[in-house]
Amino acid sequence: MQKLTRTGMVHRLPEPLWDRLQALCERIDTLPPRAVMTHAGALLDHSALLIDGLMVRHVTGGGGNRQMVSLQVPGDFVDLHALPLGRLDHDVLTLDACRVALFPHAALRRLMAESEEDARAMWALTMIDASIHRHWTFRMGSLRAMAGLANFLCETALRLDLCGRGDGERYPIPLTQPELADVCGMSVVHIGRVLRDLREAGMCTLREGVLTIRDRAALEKAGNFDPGYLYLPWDPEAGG
Amino acid sequence: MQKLTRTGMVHRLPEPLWDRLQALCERIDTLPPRAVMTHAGALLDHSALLIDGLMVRHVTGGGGNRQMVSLQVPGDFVDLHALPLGRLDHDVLTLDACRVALFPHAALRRLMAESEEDARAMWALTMIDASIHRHWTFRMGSLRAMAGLANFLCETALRLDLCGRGDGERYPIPLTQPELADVCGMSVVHIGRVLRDLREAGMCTLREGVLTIRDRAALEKAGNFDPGYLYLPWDPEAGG
DNA sequence: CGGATTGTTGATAAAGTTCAAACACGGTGG
DNA sequence: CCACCGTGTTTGAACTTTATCAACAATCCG
Repeated sequence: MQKLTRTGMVHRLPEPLWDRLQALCERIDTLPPRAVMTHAGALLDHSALLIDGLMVRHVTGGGGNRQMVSLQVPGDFVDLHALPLGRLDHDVLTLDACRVALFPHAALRRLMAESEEDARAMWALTMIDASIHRHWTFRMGSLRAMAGLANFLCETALRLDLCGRGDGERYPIPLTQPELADVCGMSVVHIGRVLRDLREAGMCTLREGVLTIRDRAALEKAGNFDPGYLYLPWDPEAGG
Repeated sequence: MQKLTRTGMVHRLPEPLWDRLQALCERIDTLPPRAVMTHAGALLDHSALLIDGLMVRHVTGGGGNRQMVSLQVPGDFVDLHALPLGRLDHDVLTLDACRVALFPHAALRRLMAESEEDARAMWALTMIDASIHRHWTFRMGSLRAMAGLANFLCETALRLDLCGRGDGERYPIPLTQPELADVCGMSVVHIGRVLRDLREAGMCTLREGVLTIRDRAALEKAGNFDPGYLYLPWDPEAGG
């Protein structure tokens, strides 16, 4: 089994755990863009660590409307919650081409049984995910269109920084405007207008799947961005 | 130590685990209404199981605006995520008078070390919490004022049913309109209007902390309510 | 080429916010 | 006892934000 890179969220796992975890990787899958990895309700016996590419999770309402509930960057376990839950309440799909490392639940359970500390470290990953969920609720409920979109872009840029996918200015975020509308709970047309406002205010541009941040301080201010909820364990400046 | 009742969410824990858990309860605290149990950022070495009363969790934005991210009913572990995380990203406070059972993290860690299955069952509780977070994101982003409020009321009524706090028609939900506004991400004025609309449509009334459901089917339809995300393990009709 | 998806703009409608005022209620201090 | 204050509820009116409808250009893909 080839060596995986310990970047992004999994960088928070203790190194010994990471070494043990790597040995449990059953295989690495490659998925095309806009592919469904998991359907809501499916029973899972593996969990996936995202290695390359971006993924999203979304729930579908009765009226067929789609709401993104999460965006995943490399280093995220995208469906680790299926280990305690068994099945998922949402879909998981790729945005661009992705590579995922698959871990059998049986092996992960054995790992948890061996070390309570490791079990807790895995648990913690899913709890940071939950903290991000809470923040999304905050963003939807308390921020207006421009602030909400700015906030989402700040979060995503920071998370891309943490997994080495950004250079401080340009970030690959392959979301179309319709998809961005599903992230922010806004209409497509309004997403377009707010993006124009952000562009004309000199804060950032989002074109062809690339976010270019022109004035990060202004963007973070417009988005009321405070990354406390990410439970950052290391200084972002120091790299990860 | 007095015996605790296994109701609501903790009813999902296997009985042997529940017995072991009870023995770990260090003490039971009583909290007055509108009391802060935990401040965001505080380091915790205990987690609390809500026995009686209702609690909410909320985050506070830079502008001082408050967003509720969760409502807790009896049987919920309100801050179990502090066990893997150590500190919380939000406040926890009571709505009415509450009783909480406190469990030292050290004891819970020992319990997890003894049984991987039990560890996973505790983890699962926090993952259902996360699923509810996702649903709140959906509610905020994809439902309009009336649908969103109806949806929240359906969820809360169902969860109160599951912990034996509702009779199918009347439910204690001691939220004021300003608080409900923080739950739904709406202005107080608009909450008042939507409540009037729900009342005049004959669906439900909310007065003096009591929700009275007059037409459940209509309310669930108006709120697009589908409880799949609650991962209900037992038939609600069969009690719990 | 033709069709589908995406991005953009304008006009109009709807939803929700803000401001303001009135009323009820419980507590508090004179 | 009453006056007063803060909080919660309700309503009206003006205003802002966002959605919806419609049209069109650009791009990608078969």
